Amino acid sequence: MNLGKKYRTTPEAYMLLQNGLVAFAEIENHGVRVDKAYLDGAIEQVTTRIGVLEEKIRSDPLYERWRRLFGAKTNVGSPEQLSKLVFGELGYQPKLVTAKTGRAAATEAAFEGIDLPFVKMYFKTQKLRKGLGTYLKGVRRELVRHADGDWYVHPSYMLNSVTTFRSSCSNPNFTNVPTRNKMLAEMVRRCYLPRRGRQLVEIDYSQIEVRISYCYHKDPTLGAYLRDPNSDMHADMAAKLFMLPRSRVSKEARHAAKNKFVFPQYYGDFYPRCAESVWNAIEFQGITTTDGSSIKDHLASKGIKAKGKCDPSERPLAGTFEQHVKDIEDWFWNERFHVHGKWKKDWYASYLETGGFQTLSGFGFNLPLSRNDVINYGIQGDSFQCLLKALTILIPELRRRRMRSVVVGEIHDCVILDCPPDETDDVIELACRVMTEDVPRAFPWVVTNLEVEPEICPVDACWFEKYKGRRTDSGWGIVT
DNA sequence: TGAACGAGCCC
DNA sequence: GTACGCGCTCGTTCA
Repeated sequence: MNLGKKYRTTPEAYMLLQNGLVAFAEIENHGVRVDKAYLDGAIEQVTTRIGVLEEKIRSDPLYERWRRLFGAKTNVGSPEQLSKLVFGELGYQPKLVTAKTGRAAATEAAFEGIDLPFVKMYFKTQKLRKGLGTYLKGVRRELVRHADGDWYVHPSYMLNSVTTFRSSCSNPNFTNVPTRNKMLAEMVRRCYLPRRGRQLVEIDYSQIEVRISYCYHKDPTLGAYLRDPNSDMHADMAAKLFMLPRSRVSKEARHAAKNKFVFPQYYGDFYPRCAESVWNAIEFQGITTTDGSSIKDHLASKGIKAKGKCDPSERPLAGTFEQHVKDIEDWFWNERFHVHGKWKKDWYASYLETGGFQTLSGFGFNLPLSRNDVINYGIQGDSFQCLLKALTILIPELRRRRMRSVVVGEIHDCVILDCPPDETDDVIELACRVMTEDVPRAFPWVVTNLEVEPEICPVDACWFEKYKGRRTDSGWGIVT
């Protein structure tokens, strides 16, 4: 043990925070334009829809049992009451428990496979409540009117509240605007507009955390995936996980392998939980191969018929899916990506020895952390430092060129700009150059290629109408 | 009235 | 042996 060692933060790392704050001040000052007429209408409309759904819930036969349980305190928006009704009163088996109190959880995942119209209506309503409360009303509360007569919000960006030295954002939080659920995404993103006659442009780093993890461990197999645009790590993993030839891996199967095995494994999860969640996906979402046959049936034909107990405190039973996922996990870390696997062990061992570490971008950590934190902090923080560095180059450069385009937001690995159409091509070229060339030049520790994906909204269109950008002979166009 | 908790949205 | 990383905001519950 050598716990006397202190890992320092370099002057360069510190200066980037300071310059980053100056960039943030400018982003905050610009603000994002909001469609106030739409917002007011949406609040009214969604409020009505929630009322209608609540009325439907009250007319369901099961509502009477709910009311008998809670009497005057009955609240059709209470997760705890729903949980007590379904798992207590109706006797369904709870699948998940809450962290602190150990009660039956009331998350949507906890009700997966429970086929009651009542429950479906509840979660539909909750989704609308989320959109109304956190997002629509959250935006309206922050509205201010500019001299141009239009309405704006000015999200606050901070660099002092995240342990990994990522940024955070509040009032309103611009970094968690719905995107995955189409209904919510449209409801909320329609609020956000470019300035009149302009268009919103969003430029993302692709796979930045995977690329930055490579800068730490330099695993040659991962390096090959990153350099080869035709390779597809997640589809390859799906093939392995579902014992399929690569040609029979469907989009859904790839998605399940990526989000329920590869990413969780990257962040430090292990096989019992991965097996459970992958199995739930193939069972309840009915995931199929490219020819439409059930993956569950396919696994059965290969001799894997049962999920297994997936209890972390017990050894998996031979022949179960859990044992299969354990085998895949061993292969993943000890063969396929063995250099990355060894790095994780060595990096954590060094932390145990010295009590800290310094990230590639130069931040010193000297504090008690869990194994997963030790492995993840540097990768998460350094990925964001790439974006922050890009902002500190891009924003002064836009001003130096006397351009009217402005940066109006940032979301960990992407930048959002508000551009007059006659500047859009130049801004995209500039931002791409800064992000993929200037940043690696400024950060010698970035030892793999960085890539970006521009997305473009039509002129005067809201943030929901965002399309992949494509470089053509006449400049950047929209792929619809 | 405020804190704790659970839930749900993002990367 | 491992036990999913980092945030913000909201509504409910309860002291």
